[in-house]
Amino acid sequence: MSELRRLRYFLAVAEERNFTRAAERLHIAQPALSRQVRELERELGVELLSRTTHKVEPTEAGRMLMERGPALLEAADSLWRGVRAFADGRLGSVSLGYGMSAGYDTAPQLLLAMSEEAPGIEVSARVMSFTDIVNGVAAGTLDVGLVRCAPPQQELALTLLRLERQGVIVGRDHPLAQGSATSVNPADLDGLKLLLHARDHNPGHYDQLMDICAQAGAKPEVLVRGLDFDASYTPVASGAAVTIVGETGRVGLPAGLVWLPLEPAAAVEVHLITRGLNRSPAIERLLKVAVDTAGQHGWLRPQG
Amino acid sequence: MSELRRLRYFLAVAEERNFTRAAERLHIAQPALSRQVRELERELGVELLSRTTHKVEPTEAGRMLMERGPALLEAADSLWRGVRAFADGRLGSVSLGYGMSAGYDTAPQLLLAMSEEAPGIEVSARVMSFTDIVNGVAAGTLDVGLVRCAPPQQELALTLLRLERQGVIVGRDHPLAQGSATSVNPADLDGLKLLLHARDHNPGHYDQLMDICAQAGAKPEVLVRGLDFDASYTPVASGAAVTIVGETGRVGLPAGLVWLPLEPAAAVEVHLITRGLNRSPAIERLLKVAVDTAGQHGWLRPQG
DNA sequence: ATCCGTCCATGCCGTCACGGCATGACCGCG
DNA sequence: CGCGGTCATGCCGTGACGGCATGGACGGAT
Repeated sequence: MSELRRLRYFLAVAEERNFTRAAERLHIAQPALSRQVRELERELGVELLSRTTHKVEPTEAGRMLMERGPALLEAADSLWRGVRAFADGRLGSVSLGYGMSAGYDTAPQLLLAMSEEAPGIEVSARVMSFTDIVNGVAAGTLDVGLVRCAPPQQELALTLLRLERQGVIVGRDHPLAQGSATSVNPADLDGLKLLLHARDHNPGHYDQLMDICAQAGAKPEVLVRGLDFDASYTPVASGAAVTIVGETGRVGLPAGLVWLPLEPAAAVEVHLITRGLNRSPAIERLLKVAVDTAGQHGWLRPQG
Repeated sequence: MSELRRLRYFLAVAEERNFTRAAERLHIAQPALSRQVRELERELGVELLSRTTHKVEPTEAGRMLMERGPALLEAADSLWRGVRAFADGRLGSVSLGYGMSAGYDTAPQLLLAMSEEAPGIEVSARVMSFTDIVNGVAAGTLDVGLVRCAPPQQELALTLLRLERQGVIVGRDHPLAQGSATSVNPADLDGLKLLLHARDHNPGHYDQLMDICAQAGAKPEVLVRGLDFDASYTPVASGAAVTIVGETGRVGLPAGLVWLPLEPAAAVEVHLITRGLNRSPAIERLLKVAVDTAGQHGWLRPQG
């Protein structure tokens, strides 16, 4: 039954052409080896080695085994190695969902880091809505989600990935951008038209932004913007409204718009969310790479 | 250590997606199967199956094993089958040596039968001198020899293959062929010039032919002929001598020569000689095919 | 909500394959 | 002819493996 071990034993003897030396190589006693080879011969019904007391020669069948045997052992080893590669997360696949607004910087950086640190892991990344991400991770159809203001759900495990400093996007001619203004006080948002995603989309995020204003005593007039980010710049560009985004939104801003950090600083937490149990090694590996990446980029320093 | 069995077990469970059914299929109890799969997982350090009480699903590593595992099992099986093919003599190689005079009929028939009955056995046949054949078989450098009048040597095993009726080749105008003669009495050879191979070449053969003459009271004058058969016909064709050959020598006789059987009949034994021990299955197989062939052709009937 | 059936895991035990040690048998060499 | 080297065999202890009985968890039906 334990055929591969016996095959290994036989190959050792056949190569050494000597039971005693082969036994030493295999770290077993010579009688044990002698019996195992005999047993293999009995099972196969063939004489594999023609032995005289002072010479051991493979028979024809033995020579065939010598030719094809090593390939079989190698195939077996390769299979075990492959499986083990899943175990330490060198191999695998992970599905990642992230919101559009996270796609500007965090998600690409994470994917880049993964391709460098864990090239064996296939990360299938898709832009999804916040609710689909949360539900997907909870249901197990999605491995990892990248979201702002993750909901405190029991079965979800959160990995803080980034503290994203928030700022205001205004037209270059907007009063808030007048002079040499390098920041915006949330109190100054009072009474302004503020573009935000619908609260249903991500209640935590909505509430946090409103809270920032409320803490400063500001009561902006909220306008709901669509999920498509860029298209919402129009009212901002015209000066009719302002919006609050993380600093990752400042890159690639259309001409005529400026991003001014809130002062005092306010940050939004970006998390990786996973299910708490049954995480595959590949998922664990992604989390590890993500934390490393966050450290390298200073994503966790509040001033970001 | 007994990895292949465990792989088989795992594959059964993974395919059935159910331990109980897989256990039945494998003819072992469910707890044993459960533990073996767990043990496999422990050895590999990976969870292969994600089990809930009512569902069994392969993990990513498990799926890899499901894809590549069967090929490994098949490779192993194929190897065992191949080796077993040597065991029953379906596969192998045999070296065969035969004398020139046996090449006219017996050896080709045997090779033909082998190619039909045991196509997996490669028979490398060579024309060799009698002594080389006998020495080669005894020394183990040759597997099988096909010879007339095999010497009774201890370590050689003889397989009677053919009783070859002997006859006389004479020129058409020779006195022995006068009238409507259809046979030759050995007594009539008295005083004639008789072409034979040198006694050293095959003493048994020489002695037997001389014995046939002596039994009949004839004392021919022996001329030594070379090993090359055809070239020796010249003195026969000229009527200066006669020679004794088996009936296989009658086919392809040059015009002007006739073969007349000895009467009373005399036969020479043609044997396959092999070493008595350490015969490979392929050799055994050849012996079996040879005996069958002899039976089919009636080679063992004295008048044959 | 509770009960029941299904299914996987665990505990316990008997058997046998495997390996070690001591020893025997055989052969070549000096 | 004895000696050393080599493979085979006898005997025994250990551990892997399989069976049986049982526990525990989940889903479905009533």
